[in-house]
Amino acid sequence: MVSSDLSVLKRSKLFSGIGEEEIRSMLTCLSAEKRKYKKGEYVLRFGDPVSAVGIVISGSVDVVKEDYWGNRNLVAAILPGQSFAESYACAGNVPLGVSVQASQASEILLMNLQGILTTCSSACAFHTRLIRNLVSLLASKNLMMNEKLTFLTQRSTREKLLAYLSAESMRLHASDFSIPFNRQQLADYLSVDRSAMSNELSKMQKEGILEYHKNHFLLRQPE
Amino acid sequence: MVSSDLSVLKRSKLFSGIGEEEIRSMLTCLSAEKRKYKKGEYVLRFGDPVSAVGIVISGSVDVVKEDYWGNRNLVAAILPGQSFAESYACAGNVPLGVSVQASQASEILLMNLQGILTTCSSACAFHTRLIRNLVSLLASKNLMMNEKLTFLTQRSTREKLLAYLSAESMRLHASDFSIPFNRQQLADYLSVDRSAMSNELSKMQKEGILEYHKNHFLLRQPE
DNA sequence: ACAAGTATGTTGTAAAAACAACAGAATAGG
DNA sequence: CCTATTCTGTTGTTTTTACAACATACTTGT
Repeated sequence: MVSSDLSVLKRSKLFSGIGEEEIRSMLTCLSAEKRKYKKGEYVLRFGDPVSAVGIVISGSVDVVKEDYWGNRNLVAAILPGQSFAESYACAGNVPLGVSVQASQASEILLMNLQGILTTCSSACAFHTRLIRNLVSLLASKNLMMNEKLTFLTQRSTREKLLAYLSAESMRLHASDFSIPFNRQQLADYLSVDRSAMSNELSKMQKEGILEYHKNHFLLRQPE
Repeated sequence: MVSSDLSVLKRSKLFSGIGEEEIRSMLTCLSAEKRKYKKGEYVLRFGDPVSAVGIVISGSVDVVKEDYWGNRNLVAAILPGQSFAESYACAGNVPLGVSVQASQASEILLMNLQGILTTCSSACAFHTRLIRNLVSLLASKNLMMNEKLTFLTQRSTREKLLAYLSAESMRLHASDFSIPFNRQQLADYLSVDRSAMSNELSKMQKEGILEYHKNHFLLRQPE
């Protein structure tokens, strides 16, 4: 484990707030193993029992979902410092529902979380910090997905848009606000067609429900 | 804290595998507080900073989402032994995006998780079990939501159905399998119209993509 | 300032979904 | 066994969306 590897880990969410020396000593408790993968090689395969979380040290991996008929679908691209399979590693005994494949030559650190979750070893003072980071990571993902679900369960494009804009407005405590998406990104996020969405935005503006200019929006109060 | 309260806790996911006596002693570390709420009373309000997780001891509470225009939407109904606001409590410093309201006279146990996440106190040998339960709970929710998202991001009813059925088939390692939903429940889960969904199922059966009888399905291999 | 590229809005058409209404099948309760 | 109720499938109509194609506005690099 070279020093540049540690600096990648230090910047990851999982090891956030932990010094390089502490990380180095914790890697033993985590049974950390660094492995190299060639482009296209599988890091984890669908159906595998997963007990380890992975962190990309260099290169990148794709999380891929394959359906019954063999159609492949890219779920996520994981870059250096980011982790994958945490939910499976933490849920315990849930076979992997996706595959993880190196999209280029990559170095991956696989770490066994059971070690830190099952023993309360005081050998590593930073165990608790790692646990907090892990819990925080899982909880944040949870909240993000939960929010997205509330948008996607809306039936129409209009309802999806209003649910999203309403949530942003309330989160920012303002009736006018900017969003971090352009039209195509917003359409992708809400899983609707871009032009249909643009069209719906126009209609709502004409109806006086909202106003917008580029990525700045204003929600109007009903009379 | 009476004995029947402890038996509710013992059956909860959070305290699973922990004996009543241990739970009793852990409640102190968790700064647990039992509170009573009348029907309609708020347990937590939108925007509150949340540091405690709640468990329903008796009665029930509704998790409610209110939008910019004041439309109320029931997100979940929480029954005795079930917890709420875990994700907010664990994510740290994320203001509550929902409100929690007693749907009848209820007793709620509010517990501060920071106590067990920040200190590695060996005073309670079952701390680690509680942490594992918490992590497992968050991770499982994560996987469930993630799966649901993969269905809901499909554009058409047909694609949603196929994504769902394909996932069930692969999970069960079988091309024919039963699903735990009736038609209305499946439609609700996939967020589509029931009759349109029934119609789509008929069409796919006619096209030879699949066969079904009640809640038993068979996915056909392409030639 | 210009050109090339990108982003956004608009329109018409075809496809799909929602909705409503109903018929037949399955189920539960007496 | 019969009846009431729920569940499922079917059909026609209306509304909404996806899609394609294009016009306009905005960005970016030179």
